[in-house]
Amino acid sequence: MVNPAWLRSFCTLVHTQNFTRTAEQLFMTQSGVSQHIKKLEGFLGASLLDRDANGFELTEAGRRLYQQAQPIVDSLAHLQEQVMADPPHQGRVNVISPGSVGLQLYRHLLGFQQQHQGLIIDHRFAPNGSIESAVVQKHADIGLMTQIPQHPQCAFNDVGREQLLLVTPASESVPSLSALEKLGFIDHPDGHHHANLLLSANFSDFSSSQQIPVRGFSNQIGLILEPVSLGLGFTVLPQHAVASFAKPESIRVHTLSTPVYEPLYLVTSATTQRPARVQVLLEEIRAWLKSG
Amino acid sequence: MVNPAWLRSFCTLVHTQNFTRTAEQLFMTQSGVSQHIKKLEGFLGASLLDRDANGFELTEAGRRLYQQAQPIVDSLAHLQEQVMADPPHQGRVNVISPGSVGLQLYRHLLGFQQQHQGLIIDHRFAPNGSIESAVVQKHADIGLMTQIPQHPQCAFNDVGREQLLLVTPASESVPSLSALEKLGFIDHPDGHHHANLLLSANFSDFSSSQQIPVRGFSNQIGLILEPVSLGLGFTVLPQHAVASFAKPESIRVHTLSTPVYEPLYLVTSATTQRPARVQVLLEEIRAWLKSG
DNA sequence: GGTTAACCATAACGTTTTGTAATCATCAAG
DNA sequence: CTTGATGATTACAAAACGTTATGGTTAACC
Repeated sequence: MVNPAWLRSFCTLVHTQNFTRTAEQLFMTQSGVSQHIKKLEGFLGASLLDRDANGFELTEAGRRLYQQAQPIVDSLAHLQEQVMADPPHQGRVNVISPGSVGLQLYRHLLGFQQQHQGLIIDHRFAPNGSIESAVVQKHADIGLMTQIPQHPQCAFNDVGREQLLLVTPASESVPSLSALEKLGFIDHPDGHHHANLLLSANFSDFSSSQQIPVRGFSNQIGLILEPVSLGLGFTVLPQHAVASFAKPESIRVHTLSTPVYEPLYLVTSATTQRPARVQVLLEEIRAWLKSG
Repeated sequence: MVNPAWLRSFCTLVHTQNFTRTAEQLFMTQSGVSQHIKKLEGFLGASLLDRDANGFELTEAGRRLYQQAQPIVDSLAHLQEQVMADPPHQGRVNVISPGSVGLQLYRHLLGFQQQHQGLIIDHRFAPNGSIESAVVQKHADIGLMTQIPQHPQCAFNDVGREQLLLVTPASESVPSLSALEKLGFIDHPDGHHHANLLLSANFSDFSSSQQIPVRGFSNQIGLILEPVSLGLGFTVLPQHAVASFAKPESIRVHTLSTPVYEPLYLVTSATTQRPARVQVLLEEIRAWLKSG
């Protein structure tokens, strides 16, 4: 492999056009520079300089080398600081969250990214299980979950809760369990989990969401309420997913005797020391979720 | 400066996740790899690997280093071939020519560049003097001149000739010298030179273009004939500049008893060995000019 | 529980490479 | 003809390098 010190000498020489000055600039002797160039030429098997009466000029190979070498020398020179640097508002952060909080996060993340142009935020939606494994495998820097992560490598904080809402077509007034059974369930990735939580807390005769027929499924958070609005079934969703639905007049949200909440956990990998950009975003998210 | 061999070891290690296999791949011993990583960590003043029970994973610094180092290692590995490579249809070529041939060249150059996407052609117009010095100073790889270059570092070939034409407003029939004097001259960068050549060969009573009043000047080859078409004066131009004028009906080109031609020289720097891309383009241009 | 194999770290050491000091060669200016 | 500036060359001591040999840890297997 080429010795980059040779490249540096060569590049400096191209700048100064003078061996002696190059040596001074690099805190070495003229002899050293001379040898560096010679070694470079030997290594490449081509002469780099056309020596003539007063001074020299680059050969074609020299020009090409200069073009190639200069950026290499520069990156090598800045390597150390680049590796040590930990800019708080630059670089990539991967965030993964369930659909509902995701909708809330989305506008915050976009706004934050607008404030910090160097920042690249990769934001994806996924069900709890995928989120946990994404964090453990370090595909995601920050995860949001509605269950406590089980993996020992996960660190988590309780950062709030979100109410689960029973949503039916607008025509449905005060729903009974039998009415819901007749209506049918519009399922989504966390659908059965949510339905079990909400219905068991409010209907004594409810045993399991198994007893309710499924009439549809969508993993697009924005689309789950469409079939409900068309009268095709009911569903149970966190409030943010409901709040962002475009046609609120065609659905009905029901106030139940026992409100049910889903906890929210901010999950990160316990093992890694966090880069500043992740730490900063983590605290931003915490603040957003606290303030609503 | 960092030893790039250390970087290479590190990058390979990140790939293989295994010191021994890294060593094999790099034809060295496991001990060597281990020492390379240690030296890197020492140099950067940060640990790169989180050693744990079975194997290791990268620290944040390690990840950043990998990101920085991989391209450096790659460019260093390919440096030699890159410097030695001389692709005939890739890279930049600077061409400089007088306006008239330039117009002819332009479409050829564009067509050639379309055929070879990697090729970047910088084509500029300039008067003879500037062209010669651009070639000598190597700002241009290929120059076209209508005079023999004087500088000893210029190599040149006769590549054709171009007729000089007397152009007047359409209303002018058979021009006499006195009529031209009355009409006045529309000057351009080579205007006086062209006028002297053409008029002295065809009008025995012509002494010098000084005797003809100048009515205008443009260094935009496409605009010189505008004032002529408006009846503001006459000019003398090479044929290509005339042929590309948009309103031929409003000017008149006069057939003179003694046609005058301007030679065309392809000029390059004599000292440098030419890169393939320049040589190729040189021959293309030669062919274009020969065929018309 | 002991053996084995895989893996990485460390120490010692001969070899190679490096960069300096000293010197030489060339050239232009005074 | 001298002088000063420039680059090339040589010899040598110091530094860096990568190998061999060895030690420590862990996991798998009998």
